[in-house]
Amino acid sequence: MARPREFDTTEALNQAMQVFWSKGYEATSLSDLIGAMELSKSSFYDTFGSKHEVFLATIEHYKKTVTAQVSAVSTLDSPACKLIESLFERVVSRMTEEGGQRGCFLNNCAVEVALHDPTAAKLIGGGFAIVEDTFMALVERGQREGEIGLDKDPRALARYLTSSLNGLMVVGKANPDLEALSDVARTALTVLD
Amino acid sequence: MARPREFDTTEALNQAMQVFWSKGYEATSLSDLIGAMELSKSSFYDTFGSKHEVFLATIEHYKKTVTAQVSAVSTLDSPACKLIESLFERVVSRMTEEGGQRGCFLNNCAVEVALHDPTAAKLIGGGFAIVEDTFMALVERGQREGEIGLDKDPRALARYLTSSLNGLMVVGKANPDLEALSDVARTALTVLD
DNA sequence: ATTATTATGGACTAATTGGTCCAGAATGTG
DNA sequence: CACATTCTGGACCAATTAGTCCATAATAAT
Repeated sequence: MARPREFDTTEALNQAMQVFWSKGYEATSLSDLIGAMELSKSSFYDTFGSKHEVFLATIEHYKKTVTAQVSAVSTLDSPACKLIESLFERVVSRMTEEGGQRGCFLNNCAVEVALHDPTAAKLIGGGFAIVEDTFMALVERGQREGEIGLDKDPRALARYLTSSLNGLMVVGKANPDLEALSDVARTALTVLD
Repeated sequence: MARPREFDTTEALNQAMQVFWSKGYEATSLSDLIGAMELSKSSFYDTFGSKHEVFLATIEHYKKTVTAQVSAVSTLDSPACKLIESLFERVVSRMTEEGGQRGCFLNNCAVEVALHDPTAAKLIGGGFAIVEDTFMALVERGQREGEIGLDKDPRALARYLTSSLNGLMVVGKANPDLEALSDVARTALTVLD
């Protein structure tokens, strides 16, 4: 079995994700995709089936890469509260730095396609769940560390933090203002006190 | 000057808004629009110029109608805190009721087009500002009524509440679960105490 | 009834859409 | 070299895209 220049499927998927992430699903054309993925139309269809299938695959890819990084934060050994803060800070600075306004891919997808694409909606929901679980783990650790009151419901807090992070990105898109976003993040985190 | 069956421009705009709201900008075709607006292609271009111009007009239309209703809440004479709560409750029930998942038009637009359409981005930002100002007025009233601590910064709180409302809608799209969204809303509002 | 105005249907573009197909080039294995 | 496998460029497709144009129909004021 001869295998000519086997291209890197993961890397191709990554490139596809970048395009979907920047332009959105509908606004991304096949030419955009094969251009970014650096493969021919034929190979594209042979390997990935269709635009929609690649799209779903990129959502999974995002979860395995970007979302996984968020998840990894919970294993660091700083105080849990600091870690939660750092996640918010990171989003604020991303949204306000030049070229950072594309926000979170899951967020974008949720808004653009979730309503009409149940399959994608499930994958996206799964992604949010990873973030939520990460926050929950951090909150529980914060409680063990004595920095978060035991009266608080970790699940509710985690849901809240996930939602807050997403809100931050939406308003940041229309108005990527450091002061405004910092206000939001700071206020959001007072819930932990 | 003879004026044959003058059609209702505002109503046409309203119909166009419904389509953009449900399908998003890119996924909406000209046929979709003229179908919903009940006018001919020729009249469409004569009256509105282009798809993009109608789009911008629908954003303004949304602000004048839907967002204006939010704004109007601040003039009701219930306690300010109750009014803020009711705004959150309304969003939660909208997102969880059948067919309510299309969320907020401004939110959708911010996520889909803000990055590549500066003109739209400005209009959207203006819409968020209306919501923010409404929240600020309510917070200040809440402070006068003694229900919100005077140590809190009304602008920051208003920014936060606006962002929270948007977060609620994003996560609601992927997972319109009443319990989860209630957790978020309830937790978000604890900031006011 | 004449006239000025406004709306309409439908023909028409030129470009692009996602997708199929295949002959041939490239590549590695024996 | 010969063979099997894999990839590719480009032709092709039908449908759709946003947008233009015009002759005609509808309307209302004079």
